[in-house]
Order: sequence, then C-alpha cells, then structure tokens
Amino acid sequence: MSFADLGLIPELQRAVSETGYTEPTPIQQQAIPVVLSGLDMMGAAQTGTGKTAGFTLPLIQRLARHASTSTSPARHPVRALVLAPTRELAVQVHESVETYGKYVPLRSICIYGGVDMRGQIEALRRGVEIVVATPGRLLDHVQQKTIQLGQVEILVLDEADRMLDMGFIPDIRRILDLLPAQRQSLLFSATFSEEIKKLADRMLKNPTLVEVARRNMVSETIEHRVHPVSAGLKRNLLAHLLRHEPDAQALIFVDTKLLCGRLAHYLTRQGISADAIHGDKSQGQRTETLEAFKSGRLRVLVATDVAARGLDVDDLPLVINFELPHTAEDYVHRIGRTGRAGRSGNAISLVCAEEKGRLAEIQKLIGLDIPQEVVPGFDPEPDYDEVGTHKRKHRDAAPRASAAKATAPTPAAAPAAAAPTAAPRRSGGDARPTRGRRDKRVAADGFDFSKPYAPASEDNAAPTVDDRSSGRRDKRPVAVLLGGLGRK
DNA sequence: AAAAAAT
Repeated sequence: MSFADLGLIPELQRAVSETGYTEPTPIQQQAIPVVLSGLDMMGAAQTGTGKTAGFTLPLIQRLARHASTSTSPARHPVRALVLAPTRELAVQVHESVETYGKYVPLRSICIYGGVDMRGQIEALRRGVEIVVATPGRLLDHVQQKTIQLGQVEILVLDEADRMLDMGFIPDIRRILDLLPAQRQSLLFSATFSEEIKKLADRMLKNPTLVEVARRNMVSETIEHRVHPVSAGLKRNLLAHLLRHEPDAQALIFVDTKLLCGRLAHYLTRQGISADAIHGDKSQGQRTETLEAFKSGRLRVLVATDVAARGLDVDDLPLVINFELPHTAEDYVHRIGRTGRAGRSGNAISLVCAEEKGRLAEIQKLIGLDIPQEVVPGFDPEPDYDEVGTHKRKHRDAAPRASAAKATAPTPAAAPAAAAPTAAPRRSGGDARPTRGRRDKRVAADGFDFSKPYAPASEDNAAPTVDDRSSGRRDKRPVAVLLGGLGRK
C-alpha cells in the first residue's frame, strides 16, 4: 500500500516522499479515501499514528481540484477550517498543511491568540483557502469582520473530544453557526467519551467511523510504571529519577500552573536543565520553550495539560506524570507524547495515596494493570495500600502487588542517600514493553463502536451540562444547549 | 478538579 494507491495526486505524493514517508499508516489508509469521497467522518486512532496527515493530505486534495490561481483576494475565500484546542497544536497542524501543500496553489494561515493581530489581518486580506485556528482569536476576527466563513467547504475538529468539552462548546457553537450547513465535517481524536460521541452524532451527517485498534488506545510500545510515593517526597524522587537517566529528554506533567513553574524552578536548582510551559506564560515564551524542547536544547520540560494533546516531539523517550490527571482520558493523551511512530517510550507516574482513585480509573480506561514499584527511600504514605483500589490485595497477588510489598519495608531514608534503583529503561532491543493484564470487558466499554451514532433518544439519556462558569447546574441536555450543532 | 481559549 502506497500513497499513490490511496489516490493522492502527484503533487501530494511528491510532498509526502520528500518528508521521507513511504507507506501510509493504518489510520491514513482508512481515513484518506473517506475524506476524499467527501463524506463526514469521525476518526479514532492511537496517539502518534499519523492522524494529522490523515486529514491534511485529503483536505488539500479536495480543495486542489478547484484551486484558484488568481491573485485576486476575492477568488480566495476560506474553504477549509481546522480548529485545535491549543495554540501550539494549531501551529503544528498548520506546519503539516504547509509541508504537504507545498506543490499545490493553495494559501493557508494559522490564527491564534497571544500574538499581534495585524499580520493575521494582512494575510487574510490577501486571501487564504485554508485556516487553522484556535477558537478565541478566530471569533475575534469574525467580530472585526476580518474573516468570512460563509464559504467553508470542510470543517475539521482536531482533538475533537477536547473541542467539544464544556469550556469550548459556546465558542464552537458560535463558529458552527457561521458555516454553511452544506459542508464536510471531520472529527479526530485518540479518545472519544460517551458524551462526545452523542454530540458528534448531532454535528455530523451519516458519519463514517474510521477507527484503528481501539482496544489499544495506548500504544503497545509504551512501558507504563507507577512509583507509589508520598506526596512530600515526589519532587525528590523526580530529581532522583532524572539523575539516573542523565541524557534522556523528559516531559513532566503537573495539574496546575503554579506547581508547573515551581517544579521547573526546583529542578533547575537541583542542577537539572528544565523549563516550564503553561497558559500563564507569554506566547513568546511558550513558543520559545517548546522550540527549545523539540530541538533537544532543553532536556526537561515541565508542563500543564496545555502540552497534553497532539504535540509531536521527535523520539521523546520519557513522560512522567508528577501528578495523575483528574480525567483518565488525559492520561492517554499525556503519555501519547512518547512511544510515537512505532518507537518505544516510557510512561512513569508518581502516585501518592490520595491519587489511588485516579489510578484505578486510568487502569480501567486503558484496560491495563500498571506495574507498581516503590523506589527504596521514597515510600508512599502508610495508608497507600488501604486507600482506593484493593482489588489485587490477595487474589492474584502476582508481580505488581508483591513488587510493591517487597520494597515497601525499607525505612524512609534520607532521599539523597537513597540506593539507586531500576530507572526508566530506554528503548533498545532488550527493553521489551511490560504489559499488564488486559481486561477486554473493561476496554470495550470505553466507546462502543459496534453501534455508533445511535440517535439520542429518551431511553438513551442525553448528557447534561454542568455550567460552572455561571455557578449553576443546568440540567438541559447538552444537545439543546448546542442548538446550532444539530444539522439533521 | 484544572487547564485551555480573545483582550
């Protein structure tokens, strides 16, 4: 199977081969023909499997059929709109559009906040067919009448489950209201919650579902591990682990912007090259820091979930959850920054007693029991074993539980004096992924693809909105609040 | 329960 077999035009084949890719990934093999056919679709695939090219390539081709070579701005209406949840991701998707659209006479632009509007306005004035944007700044342009969306033929929501979550819905609805009802709509994500599936059903017209390896929403090439550790010793353990692997780049996730900055500062004081990225940093700093990390100049990046989705760092060997995310889906996205494109990766989570509930949810979602290993000298709280899941206590007291127990008796020693321990194994031929037991029953209930798009009926209770911003619980179905999303 | 996204 080659890109030519998928029916891509020579201009795109040439651009693809220049990037070095020779064979389309499974998601690309399935998505490209569907998008080319003009049908609505919903694409679910593992992180790091080439989803972006899966829609940018056919999107460009569809527009290329009637590309205008005119220099008049009036002949270059916006014909494709791609929305992304973070500025960095928008930039990355736009880079893909530019790369693959190199030999096609189409113009594109990336629109996002935190930067001067003038350049964007100027480019829009000259005319662009493809717009990649974050919602806020796009609406800003709409209000200022510097962009016109009435001729959009193709809409893409990248990281669709995030784009359709509570915080984004009002913006998305406003944008959808501006688009022609007659259009092609495409949704892509690694995870689709039940709620999002229902929203998607209202947004799309007879959507084709393209879904690759849903059982393994996390890559088989990622080795997961949990280090039970008391909350107070987490940062010491982190420094310890990073020192043990002095060369490996690492992406560290935390839950809050405050801790993000503090942790980067702590690591720096410990002599570890680290920087922070989060939403309170200036856009200039965000761009610069990410660029330093992507290029390898920066070794450790501490991040909030601003970096959880979509970001593609070449051959990143290690992701560490300093705190477990509150939502199990976010675990999938966070660790999806490693083990990409078939490479191996390590996902380490530092888990204190308080977080055991989150751990249980994550294991349920990904259908995997993550091996737990106490690092000597960095013990968890005494009540770690009593809190949260107790399912493996006696029954099936195999590797994981015993490993934790075996090392647990070590008295809490001074962290600095802690004995070296099994550190993240890096790729290499001998590092085989340690897979836990996979619970098929659990894995299957994440998103039932066997009967997608069941119309939201009464017995199919529609999700409701918890509108925290207005401080009240709104029990109307989400679909009602969305209004304009419906197009059936 | 937090973060992100316009200023």
